[in-house]
Amino acid sequence: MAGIARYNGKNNWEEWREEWKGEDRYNFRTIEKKWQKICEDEKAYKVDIDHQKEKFYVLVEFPYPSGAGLHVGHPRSYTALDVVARKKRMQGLNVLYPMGFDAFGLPAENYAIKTGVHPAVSTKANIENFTRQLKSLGFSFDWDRCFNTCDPEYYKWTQWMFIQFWKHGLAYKDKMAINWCPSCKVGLANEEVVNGHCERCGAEVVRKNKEQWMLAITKYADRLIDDLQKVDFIDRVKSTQVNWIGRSEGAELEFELCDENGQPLAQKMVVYTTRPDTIFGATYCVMAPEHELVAQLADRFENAAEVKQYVENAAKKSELQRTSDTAKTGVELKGVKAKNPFNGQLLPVFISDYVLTGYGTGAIMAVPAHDQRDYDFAKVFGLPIVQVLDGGDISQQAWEEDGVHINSGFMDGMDKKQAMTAAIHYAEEHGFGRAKVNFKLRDWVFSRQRYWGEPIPMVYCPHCGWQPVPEDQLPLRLPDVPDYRPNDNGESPLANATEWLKTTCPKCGGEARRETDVMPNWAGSSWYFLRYCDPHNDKEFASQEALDYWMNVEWYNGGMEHTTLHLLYSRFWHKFLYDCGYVSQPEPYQKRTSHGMILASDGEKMSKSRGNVVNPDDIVDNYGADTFRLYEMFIGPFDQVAMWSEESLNGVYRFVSRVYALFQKVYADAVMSDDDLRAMHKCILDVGERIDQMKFNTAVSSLMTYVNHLAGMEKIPAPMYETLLKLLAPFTPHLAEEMWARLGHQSLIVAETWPIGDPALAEEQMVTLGVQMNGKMRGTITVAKNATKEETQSVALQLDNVARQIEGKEVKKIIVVPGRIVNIVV
RNA sequence: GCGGAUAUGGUGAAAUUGGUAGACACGCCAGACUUAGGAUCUGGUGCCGCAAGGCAUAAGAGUUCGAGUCUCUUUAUCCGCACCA
Repeated sequence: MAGIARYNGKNNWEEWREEWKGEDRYNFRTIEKKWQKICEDEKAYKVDIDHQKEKFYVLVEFPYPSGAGLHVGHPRSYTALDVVARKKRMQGLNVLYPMGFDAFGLPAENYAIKTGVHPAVSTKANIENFTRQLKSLGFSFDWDRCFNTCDPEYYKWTQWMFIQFWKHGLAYKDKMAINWCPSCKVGLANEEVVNGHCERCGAEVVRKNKEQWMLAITKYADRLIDDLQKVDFIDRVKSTQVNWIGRSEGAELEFELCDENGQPLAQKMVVYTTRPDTIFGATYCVMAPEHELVAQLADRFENAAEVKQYVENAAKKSELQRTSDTAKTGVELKGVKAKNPFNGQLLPVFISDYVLTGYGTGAIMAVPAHDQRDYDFAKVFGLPIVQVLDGGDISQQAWEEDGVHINSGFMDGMDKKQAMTAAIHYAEEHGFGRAKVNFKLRDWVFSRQRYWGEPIPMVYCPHCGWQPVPEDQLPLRLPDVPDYRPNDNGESPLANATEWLKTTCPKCGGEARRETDVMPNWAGSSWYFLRYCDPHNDKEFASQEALDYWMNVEWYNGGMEHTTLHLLYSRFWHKFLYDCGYVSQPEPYQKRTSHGMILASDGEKMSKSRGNVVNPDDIVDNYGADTFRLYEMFIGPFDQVAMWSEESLNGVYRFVSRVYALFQKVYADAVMSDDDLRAMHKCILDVGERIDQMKFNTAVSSLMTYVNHLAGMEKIPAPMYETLLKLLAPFTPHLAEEMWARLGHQSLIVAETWPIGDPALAEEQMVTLGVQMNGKMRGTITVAKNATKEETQSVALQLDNVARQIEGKEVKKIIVVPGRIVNIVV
């Protein structure tokens, strides 16, 4: 604490007040810089494993260090959890609150293509800028744990983990139709396609067949849903995850394919349905145009040319065209019929692009009476519509609700649930079907034909196939290349690094070639929270001791935009590490919350093109970090969108200045009335409770109420002001430290203990309660807190207003709720 | 279409979970003061009305002694997902 002592030589606040008398202006610029330096010199926020203390791991999403610098949205999340971290620290917990940088990504690479500046160079500069900005806001991060994902010492472990995936059969290479962005020249995960457009550049996404590395996230689909029960995520986040995974229960049923006369062919067609109970209403079947049977049976089609044409057209269509065009098209496969296994009926078979190749089996049985899409298709093609569930008006639209089964053989009279069970049972018994669960979630496309990412540590040997780079050779460093542009045949810029490409097979030693694709952005952020536990370890991604001590994350906050992608990927990744025994719990985050976006004052998203961007540097410079932080907490409910307002910001500045000015009225010998004591304890209780409940905006308003109380006093007793500073310390750390020092304290307020409020002392002795007649407010009375019902009632009846209105009426009933209300019913 | 929200003064919002609607701020109005600062301080400010009083939580119904809060219906806005059989 040498630094503090040097700064503060005095021991009592009377002396201090004398000394600071001349300074009535709140000079946040010097004050904030001074305390940032002291806290850094003192390593006030450094944490280590301490088994004597209970740990608390607070996490915020680390930023992508863009060239634009920090956005005012970042501090909303960072300040909120900084408040939580600081409070927990003052409550005696060992708090880990780290920060790092998610440094691989497209913008740096695109910038490199434009300017020729190596991504490593621009990224480094951006990280420096971000670090400066974050430090200027006074967050209590343990900066010793800072790292970034493009550092080989970090991505070494990302690569190592990829190899573990591969060893466990969860990473595989597959040729498949992927979403291809013709502008970025890169394959995209489903998650990166927004309305058929590239999430980054907005270009229309097309389908392209490419060999891609895949991670088998679908193997974890069930657990990713089920384990949500174990964690405390806000409902919004949980339901988004469940929705995205899209679990549905149904059945796979086999249909024999026949010729026109019912003579069976060699092939069978398997369909997936969630409504096996409606099978007696199936009047035709549909396969996706890409279905393998379509090619296999091509010779049999009487209208082969027409079929071929349709298949080719479908292949040409972009994902967007295919999904936005809801008008039903299709072609019947003439010469082929499907036999309904339940009743032997021969059904026509169509191909249509409303059936998707990647979901279920790529083939369906169509029940137009009870599925609106089938209904629409049947209307276009004039196909029969057979109702098998009672209800609705089938002449108008499909009936998709529950009902009593009719025309359904052995299922007649059953409701949906009974019939589902019966149908599946029947199919299993006769060996042509089984219950089946399907997911919307697809495996994770893990290759990017790009430069600025982690090289995938795999080697292709003509004799031995794909082999991982030996683990002792990691990190596999990203080589320099002359040209960052991906080429048109869809190969990564790494394909240009001819020397780097050539290698030997780790297995047979023969000539081999490296994988040229890199990993997607999401890779590095899928496990970064583990690295914070032990960031400088060069033997393991983190030591067992560190992981056992620090994991799980108690509270993770981030943007709503990351609840589908990042959250799902990192949960999956963590579960895999759990299965391998590296981490001891199946879920990484105990609690997940999301903050609302901050919009510009015009209600629009902040963007360069609109010119409505607020730069955090300007706010820090003009109002100070404390005002900035406090304003972001006061701006509105934490989980909802908020609009930036310079006027409100100024109001918070006034509050901060008032706290500073109150110092002039602090006296050691001032007396505290019951009323003062009550105000203090009420504030302690409110602020603590509201921080825990993420109601930061109302926590600030109770601080304001307390300050208004202090401002009304002639002399402020020192303990009352000290309490204010402690409660304020998580929000406005610089101001709190400054005033704390001016009161004569030799140590930092960060290290102080959080005050404890006494509910008994916070309670009012007299309560004011409303008096209603027939539920309408007629006045208020003030009675002692512990007044009996009878006392309260008699006081209420004496009210002028009440007495007047009661006259001539019969009082039927008087309801007295002590401490709340009196209601007189006449 | 499906899923999730949200709706309260001129504005951002509170409301101890069914008990005095509008805390705390912004803005505005009036006044005071000054070394003119990003000032500060005092008072006022939901709407109608001189007042007594009446009306007010998107709209409508219901439950209740009592509803911003619970139930049903409707509307609007925002965010996801979207031909997932």
